[in-house]
Amino acid sequence: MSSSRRQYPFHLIEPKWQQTWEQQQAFRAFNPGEEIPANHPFAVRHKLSGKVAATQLPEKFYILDMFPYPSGAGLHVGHPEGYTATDILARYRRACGFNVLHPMGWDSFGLPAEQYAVKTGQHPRVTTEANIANFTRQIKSLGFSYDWSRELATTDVEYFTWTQWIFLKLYNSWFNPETNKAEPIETLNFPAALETMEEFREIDPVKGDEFHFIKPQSLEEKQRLYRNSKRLAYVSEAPVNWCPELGTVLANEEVIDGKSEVGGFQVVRKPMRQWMLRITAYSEKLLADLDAIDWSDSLKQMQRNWIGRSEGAEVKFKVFGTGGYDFKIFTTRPDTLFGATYAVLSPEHWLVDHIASPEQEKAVQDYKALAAGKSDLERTELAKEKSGVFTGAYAINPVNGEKIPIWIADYVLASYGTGAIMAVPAHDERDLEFAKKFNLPILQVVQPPDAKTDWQGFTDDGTAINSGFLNGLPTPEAKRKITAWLEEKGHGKKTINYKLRDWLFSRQRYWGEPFPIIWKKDAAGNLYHEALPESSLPLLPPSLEDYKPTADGQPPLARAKDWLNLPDGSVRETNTMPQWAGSCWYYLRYTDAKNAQSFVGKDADNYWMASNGKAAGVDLYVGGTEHAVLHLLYARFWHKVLFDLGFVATPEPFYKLVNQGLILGEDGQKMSKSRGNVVNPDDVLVEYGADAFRLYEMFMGPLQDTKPWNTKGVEGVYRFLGRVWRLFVDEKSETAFEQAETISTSKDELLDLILLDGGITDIAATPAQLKVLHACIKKVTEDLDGMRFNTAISAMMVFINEAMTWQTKPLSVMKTFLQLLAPFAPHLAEELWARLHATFGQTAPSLAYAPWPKFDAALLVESEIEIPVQVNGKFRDTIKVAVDADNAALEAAAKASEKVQTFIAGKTIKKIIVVPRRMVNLIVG
RNA sequence: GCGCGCGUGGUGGAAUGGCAGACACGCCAGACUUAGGAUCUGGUGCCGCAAGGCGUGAAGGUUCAAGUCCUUUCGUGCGCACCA
Repeated sequence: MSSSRRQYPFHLIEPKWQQTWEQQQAFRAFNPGEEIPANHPFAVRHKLSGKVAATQLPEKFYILDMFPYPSGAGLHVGHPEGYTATDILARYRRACGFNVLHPMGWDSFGLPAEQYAVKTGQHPRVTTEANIANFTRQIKSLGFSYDWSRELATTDVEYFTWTQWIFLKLYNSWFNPETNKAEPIETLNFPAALETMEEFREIDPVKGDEFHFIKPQSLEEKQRLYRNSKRLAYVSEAPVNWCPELGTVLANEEVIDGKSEVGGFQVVRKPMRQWMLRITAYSEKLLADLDAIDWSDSLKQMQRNWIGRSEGAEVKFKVFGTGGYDFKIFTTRPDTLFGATYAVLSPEHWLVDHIASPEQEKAVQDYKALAAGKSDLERTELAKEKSGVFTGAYAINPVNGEKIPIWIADYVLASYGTGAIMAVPAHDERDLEFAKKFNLPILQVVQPPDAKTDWQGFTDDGTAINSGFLNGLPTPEAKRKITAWLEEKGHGKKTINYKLRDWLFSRQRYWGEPFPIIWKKDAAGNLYHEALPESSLPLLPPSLEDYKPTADGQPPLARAKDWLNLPDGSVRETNTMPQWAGSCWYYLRYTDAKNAQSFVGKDADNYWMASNGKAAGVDLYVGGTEHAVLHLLYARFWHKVLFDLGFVATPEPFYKLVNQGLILGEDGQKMSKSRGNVVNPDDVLVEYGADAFRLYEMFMGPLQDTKPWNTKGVEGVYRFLGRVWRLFVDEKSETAFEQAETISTSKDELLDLILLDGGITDIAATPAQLKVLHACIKKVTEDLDGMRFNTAISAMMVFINEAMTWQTKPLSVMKTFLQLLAPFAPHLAEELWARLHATFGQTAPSLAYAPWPKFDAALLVESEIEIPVQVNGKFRDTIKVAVDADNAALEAAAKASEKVQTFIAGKTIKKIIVVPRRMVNLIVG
């Protein structure tokens, strides 16, 4: 390293304190009932020791980072941004007297380690452990106050045992619409009709259509099928997003513009047997409970959009002619039913094959084939032009008995609503475009409020016309009336639809949690699934030589024949769970990380998640926006199931959530290897130290904003820390220290050469000094509460700039300042704190647990203040007045100002606005 | 297209409706120095010698007073995107 002279010996200070904290287990959080050593700083601060009940513990504060995937590339500067923010707040809350839970762990299942295994044959666990070791080293070098005793990795057997256990809970539960919550599957009553039912119709959870017609042989089989159709974890054979390149299926959320989110590979639709989780049962709760939590509006909006609730009606249309078929459509505009001039089924709709007329049969089949061959991308992005074909069949509009043609078109999605629509071209843009292209009739049924507005393509609310008994009604009323009419006549009903679809939960991978599921054959030879008992957990993955999928496309687990085939002839499930599984509940495990009896103990959950009266557990959760709809929705879903089943105490997992912004490269571009603008924290640490790094990450700008990295900026805060150092230490001793450093190697003794600045004395502070200090306490405290780290740091800079001019530095003031600095630059603060106490023969209490200073408002009161004077609203001068000057005095002082005089001379004062303590404005004319 | 956010010096960014630009970077000048990529001091929105004028993407509006509130508009970022 050929760098400039160090501002201060952070290279000695930082390892020293990191070691001290580790030895003391300084940041270990204690659970209710846990033995607290009497000499632990937490015990000392709160005068506790031994086993302490929840009620005797201080109020909890649970502050959580989104745990990282330990990639081979190591930490980049984006990771520590959120971690620094949470660490500052954790330290602040600890000082404020809270019992702070601040854990860290690893989201360690995942594709890269597996891909590496496919290439090299090295077990993913080996790669994963090496990466975790590197991440741990990097994170620890930043001096974060994590409770490492609670560290976990989703790949730990002790952890994924319970991930599998939760899966069993999902599998063995159903959502009871009566009680509006998840319940054990045993509470599901079999309908009486089941016994006599000859044909079992399985409901496609995605399309809402019946797609499986099974003729069960026995009542037992009927009951099994019935239960399986209700479980929260179930098997579906719906089309899935298959990514050949990755050799696995992906959830809808993991597919972006027809490409995989990871790697950007082509994704195709393919029907496969898959495990699904019934997240749609929770659509309403997931939506409604957003109101109870403190997340940013934009994030809530993203989740709302994703859930996509829309109110409308389902209307049953009979197919004209033979067969007695009917189909349901969903519409949000039932009031326009009179304007429906045709109907459209999605090409995949089950009815299509049954109703196509002989003349149209070929065209229909060709179109279906065409649509099936298109990727999602082609169906949407390239759909500038609508396409479709007439089926040759007609439907009867229930409202007026009109015969309308039934078309199929891929602008109608199979996966939304009922996969079928009524087309009202007059008042729907898509229908209009389609109708124009295929010359279908367009009938106005809504009159726009403004007569000048063209009714064609008018989609807003208006007044119903050409609509029989609805005529003259405003849209909302027309909706109500037609819905009531439909219900009365049995033609339809009010319906709420959600865009949210069930969660595709299986992956064809090796490096994930195996499903605790086996497949059996019944007497008739039908394959059925069965859960393993809880007592058999954990189910470990087999060891493999080769991690590729099998030649016939089976997941890698199918290679392990010994593992796969059980003595009784049953076969194990070969899919594994997606990476999201582990991250769905890790925040719960942190509260009771070592519990071998349960995924989390009741006492621990009650204390850490529910004891401060808030509706939801984690007090602050910080992470990137990339998880806005994936992890955060899935975790909320699991949490709600666990809540319904009585395993956790709160309905929501994360009370307050903040997204940190992206850190861009110095060139203002997103950091990436290919651009060569990646900043490695290790390099920054060598040059400037952890404290400067932490400080800079926070000083760059508001946490939530996207902002570019700037090495010069690091130097700025580094210089600030240097000034703090020089404010405290004696310059001569530092010179001696530097000379000694060139010849000596013993680090601790070296630091002892540093002496305090002679100006620091144990004397009373002057009022001016107190004012500077307390202004700083106030600003830093308020900014920490508001998570405005950048302005808090600037307040400390102001303090230092001021204090640099002091001849004498009162000990008390200097100590208090160090307390303010401690959350931001803990190593430097601890070192100076210790030195300060030692020099004055005092024992230093742990800075991490020293009570946070309170500012005294009385000290900030000025006797005289400067206030601005305006003439005609323009600033002209400031006047110095007594703080309690009344309006008359302010007015007089304002008029007396020389500068003001020049602007009012020869003019009449028409009006004077005086805001006491704020300003004076003279209106002249 | 729809929804949300953001537009302030050369740069990152500050500003309960009340002195725009805190703090920092950069730059300029000076001091101390053999030296400075250390440190310290001063300066630094723009125009102007100055007095003063002009300034928060643009245009209107509300107000004694607007970066801040309202309307329109442009730009930009993010999310969603044939969701009936």
